Amino acid sequence: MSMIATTSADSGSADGGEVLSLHQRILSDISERILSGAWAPGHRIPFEHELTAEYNCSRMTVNKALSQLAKAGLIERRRRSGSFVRRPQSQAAVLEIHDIRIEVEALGLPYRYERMARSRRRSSADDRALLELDVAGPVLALECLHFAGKRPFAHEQRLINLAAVPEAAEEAFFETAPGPWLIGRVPWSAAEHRIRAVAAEKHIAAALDIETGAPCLVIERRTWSAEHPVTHVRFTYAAENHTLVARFTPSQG
Amino acid sequence: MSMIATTSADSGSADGGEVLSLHQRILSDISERILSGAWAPGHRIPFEHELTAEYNCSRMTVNKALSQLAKAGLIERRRRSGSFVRRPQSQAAVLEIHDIRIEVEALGLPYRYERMARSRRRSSADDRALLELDVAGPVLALECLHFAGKRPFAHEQRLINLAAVPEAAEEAFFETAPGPWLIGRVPWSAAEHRIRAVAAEKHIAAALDIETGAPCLVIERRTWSAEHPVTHVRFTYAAENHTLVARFTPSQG
DNA sequence: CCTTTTGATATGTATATACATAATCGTCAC
DNA sequence: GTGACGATTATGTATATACATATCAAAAGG
Repeated sequence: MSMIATTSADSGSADGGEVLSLHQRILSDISERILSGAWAPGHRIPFEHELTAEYNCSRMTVNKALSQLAKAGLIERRRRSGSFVRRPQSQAAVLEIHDIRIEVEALGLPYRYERMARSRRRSSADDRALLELDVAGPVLALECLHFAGKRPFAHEQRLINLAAVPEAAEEAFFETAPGPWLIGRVPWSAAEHRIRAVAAEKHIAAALDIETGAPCLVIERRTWSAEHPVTHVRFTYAAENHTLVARFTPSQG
Repeated sequence: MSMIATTSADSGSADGGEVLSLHQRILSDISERILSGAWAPGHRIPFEHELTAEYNCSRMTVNKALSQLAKAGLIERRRRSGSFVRRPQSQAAVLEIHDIRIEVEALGLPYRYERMARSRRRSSADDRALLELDVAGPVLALECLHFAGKRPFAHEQRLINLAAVPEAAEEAFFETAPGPWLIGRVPWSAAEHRIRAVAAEKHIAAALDIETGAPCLVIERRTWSAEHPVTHVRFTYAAENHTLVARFTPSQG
């Protein structure tokens, strides 16, 4: 039990570049092996005391990592027997990134787009929160309406990170909606959707021609390109207009 | 010091019935206060050393609870400043929406299930439309509530096609929610989700303890097994409780 | 007045230790 | 054989302690 401490001489440097704490490193080492299939479902992963020896750390540290893996559902822990890789029982859910024009036309209605407001500004704290941007920089804020026939169909509030897409500063977005414009220019590597129900606030209710407080479906999307935040957009649909449909088939694992 | 008593008098007995460890209890106490609105977004929750005193335990125990709350996204921790309530955004990845228990427990709250109504009947035209069933036959209709802590979290209305799952007729569904029960019995080959916003109708608003007309997120799912309709379920979530999150990134630990 | 330094503070991580609890194994008596 | 029972084992939870680190505020210096 010399203990020297540190142990951590290097902490997973070469790989991700991130600085990981020890229990995080143990956690990611193990989940890597599980997700890669090296440790198949049913496989017994090393006991806590074995990992303690392997990483030269205390059992508490190993325990923290394994507890989190168990909570995440990757492993199952059984007293006296050990910890076992669980069969992944999640279905891959794929929600398509949708273009509103296509949605509207699928309904058989004529599509029309209208740009309401556009402003270029230095990012506020709110802007940075929405974009998950950590440094200040210029952004482009847009507000648009999408029509199905004569009726407003969706309201769009968008932020574009001009550091990532400088060309956007030259574009008025009178003719082309920002969504299709961006798709044609910026390859996105990751996106996150948030879907929720809200009561329409006054400004948006007026734009959508519905009553203030009426239920609306809000879809927010954040898009990244190679680790850089590109855009954040919030679509608000009047409730009666919109249903998201997603079809899943089980993939099992 | 001393302090015993207060909060700790009962350990969540009457409520969830579960026996909670101390850090779980701290965690659920706090998240309850956040979700109930007692501690609004931005509010600074007590420092670790204050909670240490309140619960008469070590800082590690408090730290474990707060770390989990931070990971679940309910609070934000800032060194030197303290821990602050974040805007509630309970996240359920789309891949997990089928099991409400897991969602609730991910928030650190005790889960409870309650069956409200159950009736067996010959399928009405409405029933057949919901199930996409073309011939008449017996169905089981269920109405249930799912609780997170003491508050209702989701309302469930379900139809089960008894022609596809005859064993369901024997089950009271007092203990087991129909979702988990079906998953264990019927292999499903396809599912379709519909997600939309609605205004809460009187009956459901009363069950969820919200105001009639308040915006709610509704998720409907239809499930097939080998071409046969199995079940249709409609979950209604109070808006402030629920955000669906779908993320597309290379998965990591 | 503005910048820099210093100190206080709250969280972040890790250790060694202790005891509790659940499950399994081996032994011994019947 | 087999049933009872204690020993063993791995995990579950909690404690006291230690040091690292980020950050803010006040003191010190130009």
